[in-house]
Amino acid sequence: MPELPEVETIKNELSPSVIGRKIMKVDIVRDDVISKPSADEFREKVTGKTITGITRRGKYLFFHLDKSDDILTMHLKLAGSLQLDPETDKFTRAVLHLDDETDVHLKDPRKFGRMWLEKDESAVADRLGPEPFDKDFTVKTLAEILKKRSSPVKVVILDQSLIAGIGNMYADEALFEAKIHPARPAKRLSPAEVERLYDAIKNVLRKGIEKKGASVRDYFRPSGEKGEAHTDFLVAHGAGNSCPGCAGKIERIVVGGRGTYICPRCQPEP
DNA sequence: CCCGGAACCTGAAGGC
DNA sequence: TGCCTTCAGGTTCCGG
Repeated sequence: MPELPEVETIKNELSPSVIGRKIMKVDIVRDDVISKPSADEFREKVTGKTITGITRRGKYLFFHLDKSDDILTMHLKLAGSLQLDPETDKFTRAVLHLDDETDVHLKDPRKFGRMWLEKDESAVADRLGPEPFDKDFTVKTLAEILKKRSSPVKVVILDQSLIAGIGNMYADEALFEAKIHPARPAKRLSPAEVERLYDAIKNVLRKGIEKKGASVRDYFRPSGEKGEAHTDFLVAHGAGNSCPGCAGKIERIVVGGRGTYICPRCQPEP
């Protein structure tokens, strides 16, 4: 499931193979993988363009094109991956054929992933909260975000318009590390808890990037390999496991409609 | 404004 | 063996 560490890994590992390469041909297996403009217009505007760089904001990827007004933008949603020269299979939704014979496949078992054209990165980025690793994301920033909200703290940190990049797995890991129950109203966290959460968010995301992302299910790196970050997960998807911090058992609950993993002893209810 | 829930999809895994 | 249910999960939209 691509969250910030997975999308960052894809950007880092795809860049050396695609930067400076020209897109010779675009195969679109299903038209609805292109959100805008039409599949035909997309093909026309992208074909023949050279990729000058890839950037990431939150969980979005931007492929910058030479001599173009358009930025090829992607969101992999729940299960999408970008793979270099894989076998074509029933999950291949689109292929970018590059001028050195490299093929970049968008694979996506669940068909949620999309690519489209934007004139400007800010059309997407302006709707997102700060990047967790930007200088302007401080403990104070997080405290300001949390203190206005009575929603469960987990719902708040998953809100991309407030903080960009955190998804379900890393939210659970961060809240466990900070020893905060995910259903706690955000505004009721103490200053010490806010600080623990701040450190935990950066820590779990940093470790996720170091381990090249978490392959709990559908995530693959551009090489087709899995990431290793999930092997360090302490609670996410670990119902029934023993808590690493106490004798308790990890439980699955639902918070904000999302499957949520906690240690009920280390993360006591409000 | 806030919140909950549905919709979008389908494969894997577990229960019976 | 096979059918049925549950779970996974990011974003957007709709209704209360």
